[in-house]
Amino acid sequence: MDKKKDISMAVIKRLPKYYRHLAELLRNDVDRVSSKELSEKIGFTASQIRQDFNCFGGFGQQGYGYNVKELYNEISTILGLDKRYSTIIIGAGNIGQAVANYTRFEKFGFDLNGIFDVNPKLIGMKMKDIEISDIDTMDEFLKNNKTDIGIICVPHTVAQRVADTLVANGVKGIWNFAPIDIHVPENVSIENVHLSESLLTLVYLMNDLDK
Amino acid sequence: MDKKKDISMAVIKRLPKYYRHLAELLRNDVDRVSSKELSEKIGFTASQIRQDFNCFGGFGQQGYGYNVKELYNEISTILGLDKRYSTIIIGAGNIGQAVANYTRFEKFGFDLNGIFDVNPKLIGMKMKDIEISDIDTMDEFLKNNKTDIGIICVPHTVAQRVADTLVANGVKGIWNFAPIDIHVPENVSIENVHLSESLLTLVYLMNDLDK
DNA sequence: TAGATTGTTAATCGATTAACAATC
DNA sequence: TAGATTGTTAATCGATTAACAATC
Repeated sequence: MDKKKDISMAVIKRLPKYYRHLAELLRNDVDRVSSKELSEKIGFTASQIRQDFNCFGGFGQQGYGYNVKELYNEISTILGLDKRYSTIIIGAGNIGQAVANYTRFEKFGFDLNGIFDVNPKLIGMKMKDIEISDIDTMDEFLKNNKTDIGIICVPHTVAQRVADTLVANGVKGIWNFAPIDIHVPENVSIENVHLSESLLTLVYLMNDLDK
Repeated sequence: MDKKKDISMAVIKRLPKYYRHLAELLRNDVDRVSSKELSEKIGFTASQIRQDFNCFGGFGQQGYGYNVKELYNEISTILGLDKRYSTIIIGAGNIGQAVANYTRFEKFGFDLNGIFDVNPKLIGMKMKDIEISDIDTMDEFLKNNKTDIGIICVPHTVAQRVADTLVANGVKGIWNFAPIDIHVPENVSIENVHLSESLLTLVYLMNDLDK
C-alpha cells in the first residue's frame, strides 16, 4: 500500500474511467485486453495506460496483456469499492432528489441513510424509503450514526456551514453540489460537482469552434 | 479574436471560476482587485492568474491591478455569455428534472425550450411551464426550432443515439449526464457530467488519506 | 517621484509520449 | 522458438512558477 504514495490527480481522475470500461468488457465476457486495445476503446494512449497501471504495481503479463477480471478487481480495490459507505444528503431540493434517486450509487456500495432539509413542507416526506428530517436534527444523527460521506445539495449561502457541521462530526468525505468552494481540513476529502462551471465550459468551447 | 487561438483546456476550465469569483466581488461592490488578492481568494497563484488573463490580452494596469467590472465583462464575453442559448432536455427522469429546475441557468442566458422523454406517464406533464413531449417528436422539433444545446439525461444505452439525432439537426453543443463517452464530430462541442466518476474520485481520495 | 503591480520572458516542474529491453 | 506486449527508462512536451523590466 505504500506504493500508493504520491499518485498525481491526473492519474486518479482516470481511474474511474478505467473502472467503467473494464466493467463493460467484463459484461461482454472479454477475458483479456492489451493496453493497445484499451487505448482504442478509452482514448488514452497505450503508453499512458501502462504508466497509470504501474503506479499501483504491474497487473499485466508480457506478451499477453491484462486479465480483465483481475484488472477490474485491482482497480476496484484501489478505488476503495471493496468497502461500503454510509452517506447522507443535505438539501432535498432538485439536486438532492436526483442524487437520492440515482440508483447507480447503490450498486457501488453506497448506502443512503439520511436526508435533511430546512423546508417544513419537505420534512416528514419520504424519498427512497427514507424520511426527510429537519436539518436541526442532523448533528444528533451524526453523533449516533457513523457517516462516511455527506452530500451537500443546499444553497451556496449555507453550504460551508453544513460542511463545518459534517466535519465536526467526523465525516471524512464531502460531495459538494453547491456552487461554491468549500474549505475543509486536510484530513477530509472533497469533490465538487460544479454544474454551472461545466455548462460555461461547454459554451466557451462552442464559441471557440466558431472562430 | 484571433488571439483566442490555442488556449489550453487547463486555462479554459479555470475561466468559469474566475467568472464566479468576480461576480461575487462585483456584488460586494469591490472596484479593483490585484492578481495577488484574487490569488488568495481563488487559490490559484498570482502568476498563473496573470498568465491566464494574458491569453486573451491584458486587462490590467500596472501599479493598479484589475478593474473588477471590466474584467468581469471581459470574461463574460470570452465565455460567450453575451449571447442567449436555446436548449432542450432529453430525458425527464431525476436528473432531467433537476436540471430543468436549476434556475441558475436562466440567469446565464439559457432558455429551456423543450423537454422530451419516452415514458408515456411523463409525456404531457409540465415542468417549468414546458410540456414534456414524446421523444419521437424531437426530430421534427429540432427542424422547426433552432436549438443550440442538447442536455442528455437519458440512460446510457440510448445516449449516443440521442446525440446523433441532435448532431444531425445542427445542435452544436451537448451537455451529457449519461455515464458514457459520447462521440460527436469535430464541429460539435461536448461537456460531460459524469457523476459516478466524481463520486469514485472522492472515495479514492478518502481512502488515500487513511494511509 | 516612489510604490505597486502588471505583462512577459525564462526557469522549473510535472505529465505524457516514445522507445526498448525484459519476458511471458 | 518467435511474436507479442508489458514494465520501465529516457525524451519530449506542456503547464506552472519565478523573476523582473515596463509602466501606471
